[in-house]
Amino acid sequence: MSERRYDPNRRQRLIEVTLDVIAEHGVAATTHRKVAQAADVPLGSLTYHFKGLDDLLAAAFTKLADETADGFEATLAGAEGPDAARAAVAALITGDMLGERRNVLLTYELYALAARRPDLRRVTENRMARSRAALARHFEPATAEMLDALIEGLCLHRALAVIPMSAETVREAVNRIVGPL
Amino acid sequence: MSERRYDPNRRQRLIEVTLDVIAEHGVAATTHRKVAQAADVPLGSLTYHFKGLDDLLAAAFTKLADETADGFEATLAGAEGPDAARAAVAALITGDMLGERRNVLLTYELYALAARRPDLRRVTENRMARSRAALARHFEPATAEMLDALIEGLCLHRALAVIPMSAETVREAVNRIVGPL
DNA sequence: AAGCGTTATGTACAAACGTACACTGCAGGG
DNA sequence: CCCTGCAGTGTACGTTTGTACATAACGCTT
Repeated sequence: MSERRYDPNRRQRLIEVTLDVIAEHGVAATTHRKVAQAADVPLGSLTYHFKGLDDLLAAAFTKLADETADGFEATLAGAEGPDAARAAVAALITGDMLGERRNVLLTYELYALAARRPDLRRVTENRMARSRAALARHFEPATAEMLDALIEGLCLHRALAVIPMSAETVREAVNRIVGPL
Repeated sequence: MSERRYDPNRRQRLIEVTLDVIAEHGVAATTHRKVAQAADVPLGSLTYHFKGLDDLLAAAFTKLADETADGFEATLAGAEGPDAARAAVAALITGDMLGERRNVLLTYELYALAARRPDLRRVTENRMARSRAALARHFEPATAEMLDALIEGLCLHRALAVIPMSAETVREAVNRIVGPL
């Protein structure tokens, strides 16, 4: 046998690499072999660490959802007062967690897959509940609901548009939803 | 040979069936054979009418984008005056063209695919340009931009949320973006 | 009716896939 | 030092995939 790697928490690394592969090729073209090659591990390593391809995808998307929800909560938790809360929401959209093109694309892949898989459906529902709750600490329930949707729409448009919406317009949109100070 | 069908514009019907298959199984699991079975045509019929699977998907998503853009324009074109324009925007979101769960899911599949395919990228860009232009006939440019993103976000949330946002809240969100009458 | 180009079909094939499984190297206790 | 159990690997197999292609039926002109 060729060489044997000492590679603790390889499982965790495989999950991260899987997200990279999905971001580059899409769920449709994500295979055991592509992930194995990208992570530089033998093919058998994947079936050893994960029950199957579905299991691998579920682990990857769960990590994505958890991390983006963490970033969402952290940004909003750091804001004190209504003024800072508005700035935090705008920062979420233009920032490099939710707003990052890679993460936006991955999120669509997740939504598309979650539509047909109950386990992933729960992942998206949990993520939505967390973002909603984080917003509700600063805004009224109805406003939080609208903001949640606005954030999603703005992230999508900034990731897809040829000329992304300016940060200034993003701030203005948030202000209009939240209302006058 | 068994039986031969008289089936004019089969090509068109195949495109429609393809959208159904994508909606049910996702792009990742859409194959020549599934579409052929769903449309009740022989396998060879697909390679006859379309250059390949990519071509078929492109045709299907182009049809989706065109139809939703048509609906978008038609609804907004029928509105006269700012008041009607607001109602039209709300109707788009809660209506059965953009707002329909099936179409929302298909649109995510499209976005996910378009991220990696220039031809489909142009399809989404064209659709966005049309919706933006339709909004710009009733609202200021910056407001149209915000509304466009809001519509997208609200459609997504209504399709994915366990308890979809009420039509009342949708109207309120639109009003806040557009501003006081 | 006979020929002919277009439309349409069934089949065959190579490539790529997920996954099972026999196997190998390593660590730790006896 | 040997043995045993587990972590990790390579390969092989059956299935499904996209697509090419030889063939067949049809419509139309002659």
